[in-house]
Amino acid sequence: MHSKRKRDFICTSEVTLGLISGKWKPLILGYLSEQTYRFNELEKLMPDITQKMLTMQLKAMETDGLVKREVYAVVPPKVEYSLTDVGQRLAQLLNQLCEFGEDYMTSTLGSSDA
Amino acid sequence: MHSKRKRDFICTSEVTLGLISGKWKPLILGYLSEQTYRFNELEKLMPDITQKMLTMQLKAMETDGLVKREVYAVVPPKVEYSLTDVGQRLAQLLNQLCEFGEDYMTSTLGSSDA
DNA sequence: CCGTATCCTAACCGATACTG
DNA sequence: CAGTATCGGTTAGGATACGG
Repeated sequence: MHSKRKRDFICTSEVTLGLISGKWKPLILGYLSEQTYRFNELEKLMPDITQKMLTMQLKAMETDGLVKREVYAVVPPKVEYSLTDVGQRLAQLLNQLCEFGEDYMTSTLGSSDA
Repeated sequence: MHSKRKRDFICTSEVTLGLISGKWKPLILGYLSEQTYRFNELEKLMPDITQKMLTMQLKAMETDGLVKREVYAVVPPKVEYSLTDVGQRLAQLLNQLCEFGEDYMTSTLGSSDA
Protein backbone atom coordinates (compact mmCIF):
# COMPACT_ATOMS: atom_id res chain seq x y z
CA MET A 1 0.00 0.00 0.00
CA HIS A 2 3.00 2.25 0.21
CA SER A 3 4.69 1.44 -3.08
CA LYS A 4 3.12 4.26 -5.03
CA ARG A 5 3.16 6.91 -2.34
CA LYS A 6 6.75 6.18 -1.46
CA ARG A 7 8.11 8.61 -3.98
CA ASP A 8 6.25 11.54 -2.48
CA PHE A 9 7.17 10.40 0.96
CA ILE A 10 10.84 10.08 0.23
CA CYS A 11 10.86 13.47 -1.43
CA THR A 12 10.06 15.12 1.87
CA SER A 13 13.44 13.93 3.05
CA GLU A 14 14.88 16.26 0.47
CA VAL A 15 13.21 19.15 2.25
CA THR A 16 15.19 18.28 5.34
CA LEU A 17 18.32 17.62 3.36
CA GLY A 18 17.91 21.02 1.79
CA LEU A 19 18.03 22.58 5.23
CA ILE A 20 21.34 20.89 5.96
CA SER A 21 22.88 20.93 2.53
CA GLY A 22 25.69 23.38 2.45
CA LYS A 23 29.28 22.72 3.29
CA TRP A 24 29.19 24.49 6.63
CA LYS A 25 25.62 24.16 7.82
CA PRO A 26 26.09 20.99 9.86
CA LEU A 27 29.02 22.56 11.65
CA ILE A 28 27.20 25.83 12.28
CA LEU A 29 24.18 23.93 13.52
CA GLY A 30 26.41 21.98 15.85
CA TYR A 31 28.02 25.03 17.37
CA LEU A 32 24.83 27.02 17.72
CA SER A 33 23.13 24.08 19.35
CA GLU A 34 25.52 24.57 22.26
CA GLN A 35 25.19 28.30 22.73
CA THR A 36 24.71 31.68 21.12
CA TYR A 37 27.65 32.98 19.14
CA ARG A 38 28.65 36.23 17.55
CA PHE A 39 29.61 36.37 13.91
CA ASN A 40 33.32 36.59 14.47
CA GLU A 41 33.22 33.92 17.14
CA LEU A 42 31.85 31.52 14.57
CA GLU A 43 34.61 32.62 12.25
CA LYS A 44 37.18 31.69 14.84
CA LEU A 45 35.53 28.34 15.48
CA MET A 46 35.70 27.57 11.78
CA PRO A 47 39.02 28.94 10.55
CA ASP A 48 38.54 27.61 7.03
CA ILE A 49 35.25 29.33 6.31
CA THR A 50 35.22 32.64 4.50
CA GLN A 51 33.14 35.59 5.64
CA LYS A 52 31.11 35.32 2.51
CA MET A 53 30.21 31.70 3.09
CA LEU A 54 29.46 32.24 6.76
CA THR A 55 27.15 35.10 5.87
CA MET A 56 25.45 33.11 3.15
CA GLN A 57 24.90 29.97 5.19
CA LEU A 58 23.67 31.93 8.19
CA LYS A 59 21.31 33.92 6.04
CA ALA A 60 19.97 30.78 4.41
CA MET A 61 19.43 29.18 7.79
CA GLU A 62 17.74 32.32 9.04
CA THR A 63 15.46 32.34 6.02
CA ASP A 64 14.68 28.69 6.66
CA GLY A 65 13.72 29.54 10.20
CA LEU A 66 16.55 27.62 11.80
CA VAL A 67 18.59 30.53 13.07
CA LYS A 68 17.67 33.68 14.93
CA ARG A 69 19.74 36.78 14.23
CA GLU A 70 19.90 39.57 16.79
CA VAL A 71 21.52 42.88 16.00
CA TYR A 72 22.69 45.23 18.73
CA ALA A 73 22.87 48.92 17.83
CA VAL A 74 26.35 49.51 19.20
CA VAL A 75 29.74 50.39 17.83
CA PRO A 76 31.46 48.31 16.85
CA PRO A 77 28.49 46.32 15.56
CA LYS A 78 27.42 43.24 17.46
CA VAL A 79 25.32 40.47 15.97
CA GLU A 80 24.39 37.32 17.79
CA TYR A 81 23.20 34.10 16.28
CA SER A 82 21.21 31.40 18.01
CA LEU A 83 19.06 28.46 17.03
CA THR A 84 15.30 28.63 16.89
CA ASP A 85 13.26 25.77 18.27
CA VAL A 86 13.13 24.22 14.83
CA GLY A 87 16.86 24.64 14.49
CA GLN A 88 17.41 22.87 17.78
CA ARG A 89 15.27 19.98 16.65
CA LEU A 90 17.21 19.77 13.43
CA ALA A 91 20.43 19.72 15.41
CA GLN A 92 19.08 16.74 17.31
CA LEU A 93 18.43 15.00 14.04
CA LEU A 94 21.94 15.81 12.99
CA ASN A 95 23.17 13.96 16.04
CA GLN A 96 21.47 10.86 14.77
CA LEU A 97 23.28 11.27 11.48
CA CYS A 98 26.46 11.46 13.50
CA GLU A 99 25.69 8.26 15.30
CA PHE A 100 25.04 6.53 12.03
CA GLY A 101 28.23 7.95 10.59
CA GLU A 102 30.27 6.66 13.48
CA ASP A 103 28.66 3.26 13.32
CA TYR A 104 29.12 3.20 9.56
CA MET A 105 32.80 3.91 9.80
CA THR A 106 33.17 1.18 12.37
CA SER A 107 31.13 -1.46 10.58
CA THR A 108 32.82 -0.92 7.25
CA LEU A 109 36.40 -1.24 8.49
CA GLY A 110 36.57 -4.86 7.36
CA SER A 111 35.03 -4.10 3.98
CA SER A 112 36.53 -5.82 0.96
CA ASP A 113 36.92 -2.75 -1.22
CA ALA A 114 37.97 -0.26 1.43
CA MET B 1 32.88 19.31 28.48
CA HIS B 2 31.64 18.79 24.98
CA SER B 3 32.36 22.18 23.49
CA LYS B 4 35.73 21.29 22.04
CA ARG B 5 34.94 17.79 20.87
CA LYS B 6 31.73 18.91 19.26
CA ARG B 7 33.41 19.80 16.03
CA ASP B 8 34.78 16.30 15.52
CA PHE B 9 31.46 14.84 16.49
CA ILE B 10 29.41 16.94 14.16
CA CYS B 11 31.78 16.20 11.31
CA THR B 12 30.78 12.55 11.41
CA SER B 13 27.36 13.68 10.29
CA GLU B 14 29.01 14.68 7.06
CA VAL B 15 30.02 11.08 6.55
CA THR B 16 26.37 10.14 6.61
CA LEU B 17 25.39 13.12 4.51
CA GLY B 18 28.00 12.08 2.00
CA LEU B 19 26.25 8.74 1.64
CA ILE B 20 22.97 10.47 0.80
CA SER B 21 24.27 13.45 -1.11
CA GLY B 22 23.40 13.08 -4.73
CA LYS B 23 20.27 14.23 -6.43
CA TRP B 24 18.78 10.77 -6.76
CA LYS B 25 20.19 8.79 -3.87
CA PRO B 26 17.35 9.41 -1.42
CA LEU B 27 14.85 8.30 -4.02
CA ILE B 28 16.86 5.21 -4.97
CA LEU B 29 17.28 4.35 -1.32
CA GLY B 30 13.56 4.69 -0.84
CA TYR B 31 12.67 2.38 -3.69
CA LEU B 32 15.26 -0.24 -2.90
CA SER B 33 14.16 -0.27 0.73
CA GLU B 34 10.90 -1.73 -0.47
CA GLN B 35 12.21 -4.43 -2.77
CA THR B 36 14.85 -5.50 -5.23
CA TYR B 37 14.76 -3.78 -8.59
CA ARG B 38 16.40 -4.23 -11.93
CA PHE B 39 18.21 -1.38 -13.59
CA ASN B 40 15.50 -0.53 -16.06
CA GLU B 41 12.81 -0.88 -13.43
CA LEU B 42 14.48 1.88 -11.50
CA GLU B 43 14.62 3.90 -14.68
CA LYS B 44 10.88 3.55 -15.07
CA LEU B 45 10.28 4.50 -11.46
CA MET B 46 12.31 7.66 -11.94
CA PRO B 47 11.47 8.92 -15.42
CA ASP B 48 13.60 12.03 -15.06
CA ILE B 49 16.88 10.30 -14.26
CA THR B 50 19.32 9.58 -17.03
CA GLN B 51 21.06 6.24 -17.46
CA LYS B 52 24.33 7.90 -16.70
CA MET B 53 23.15 9.31 -13.40
CA LEU B 54 21.45 6.11 -12.37
CA THR B 55 24.62 4.18 -13.09
CA MET B 56 26.75 6.68 -11.24
CA GLN B 57 24.60 6.91 -8.16
CA LEU B 58 24.16 3.14 -7.95
CA LYS B 59 27.88 2.58 -8.35
CA ALA B 60 28.62 5.13 -5.65
CA MET B 61 26.16 3.50 -3.32
CA GLU B 62 27.61 0.11 -4.11
CA THR B 63 31.10 1.37 -3.36
CA ASP B 64 29.79 2.81 -0.10
CA GLY B 65 28.39 -0.56 0.84
CA LEU B 66 24.77 0.53 0.70
CA VAL B 67 23.71 -1.37 -2.39
CA LYS B 68 24.27 -4.93 -3.52
CA ARG B 69 24.56 -5.54 -7.23
CA GLU B 70 23.83 -8.96 -8.66
CA VAL B 71 24.56 -9.82 -12.26
CA TYR B 72 22.88 -12.73 -13.98
CA ALA B 73 24.72 -14.27 -16.92
CA VAL B 74 21.80 -14.30 -19.29
CA VAL B 75 20.82 -12.61 -22.52
CA PRO B 76 19.60 -10.03 -22.43
CA PRO B 77 21.62 -9.01 -19.40
CA LYS B 78 19.90 -8.88 -16.06
CA VAL B 79 21.19 -6.95 -13.09
CA GLU B 80 19.41 -6.68 -9.81
CA TYR B 81 19.95 -4.09 -7.13
CA SER B 82 19.07 -4.42 -3.50
CA LEU B 83 20.01 -2.76 -0.25
CA THR B 84 22.60 -4.15 2.10
CA ASP B 85 21.94 -4.18 5.79
CA VAL B 86 23.71 -0.86 6.12
CA GLY B 87 21.67 0.50 3.26
CA GLN B 88 18.47 -0.56 4.97
CA ARG B 89 19.50 1.17 8.15
CA LEU B 90 20.29 4.31 6.22
CA ALA B 91 16.87 4.13 4.59
CA GLN B 92 15.36 4.05 8.06
CA LEU B 93 17.28 7.16 8.93
CA LEU B 94 16.00 8.75 5.77
CA ASN B 95 12.50 8.11 7.02
CA GLN B 96 13.25 10.22 10.03
CA LEU B 97 14.41 13.00 7.76
CA CYS B 98 11.06 12.66 6.00
CA GLU B 99 9.19 12.99 9.24
CA PHE B 100 11.12 16.10 10.11
CA GLY B 101 10.53 17.47 6.65
CA GLU B 102 6.80 16.97 6.93
CA ASP B 103 6.68 18.48 10.36
CA TYR B 104 8.86 21.34 9.20
CA MET B 105 6.57 22.17 6.32
CA THR B 106 3.61 22.11 8.66
CA SER B 107 5.14 24.16 11.44
CA THR B 108 6.42 26.87 9.14
CA LEU B 109 3.15 27.54 7.38
CA GLY B 110 2.38 30.47 9.65
CA SER B 111 5.91 31.85 9.47
CA SER B 112 6.31 35.60 9.18
CA ASP B 113 8.73 35.58 6.26
CA ALA B 114 7.26 32.74 4.27
C1' DC C 1 32.86 44.09 13.55
C1' DC C 2 29.84 42.62 10.14
C1' DG C 3 28.90 42.17 6.23
C1' DT C 4 28.70 42.78 0.17
C1' DA C 5 30.39 42.42 -4.48
C1' DT C 6 33.13 40.43 -7.99
C1' DC C 7 35.71 37.01 -10.06
C1' DC C 8 37.04 32.37 -10.64
C1' DT C 9 37.24 27.26 -10.18
C1' DA C 10 35.41 22.72 -9.49
C1' DA C 11 31.89 19.69 -8.84
C1' DC C 12 27.35 18.09 -10.16
C1' DC C 13 24.26 16.95 -13.32
C1' DG C 14 21.62 16.59 -17.95
C1' DA C 15 21.55 15.43 -23.07
C1' DT C 16 23.13 12.64 -26.37
C1' DA C 17 25.44 9.03 -28.72
C1' DC C 18 27.68 4.66 -28.60
C1' DT C 19 28.89 -0.48 -26.86
C1' DG C 20 28.80 -5.55 -25.03
C1' DC D 1 19.16 -4.70 -21.07
C1' DA D 2 22.70 -2.46 -18.90
C1' DG D 3 25.83 0.11 -19.19
C1' DT D 4 30.10 3.85 -20.95
C1' DA D 5 31.92 8.26 -23.13
C1' DT D 6 31.85 12.94 -24.22
C1' DC D 7 30.17 17.52 -24.10
C1' DG D 8 28.16 21.35 -22.11
C1' DG D 9 25.22 24.01 -18.73
C1' DT D 10 24.30 25.23 -14.01
C1' DT D 11 25.47 25.94 -9.36
C1' DA D 12 28.17 25.67 -4.96
C1' DG D 13 31.87 27.42 -3.03
C1' DG D 14 36.75 29.79 -2.42
C1' DA D 15 39.83 34.22 -2.84
C1' DT D 16 39.95 38.72 -2.61
C1' DA D 17 38.66 43.44 -2.23
C1' DC D 18 35.51 46.92 -0.68
C1' DG D 19 31.59 49.27 2.30
C1' DG D 20 28.62 50.75 6.66
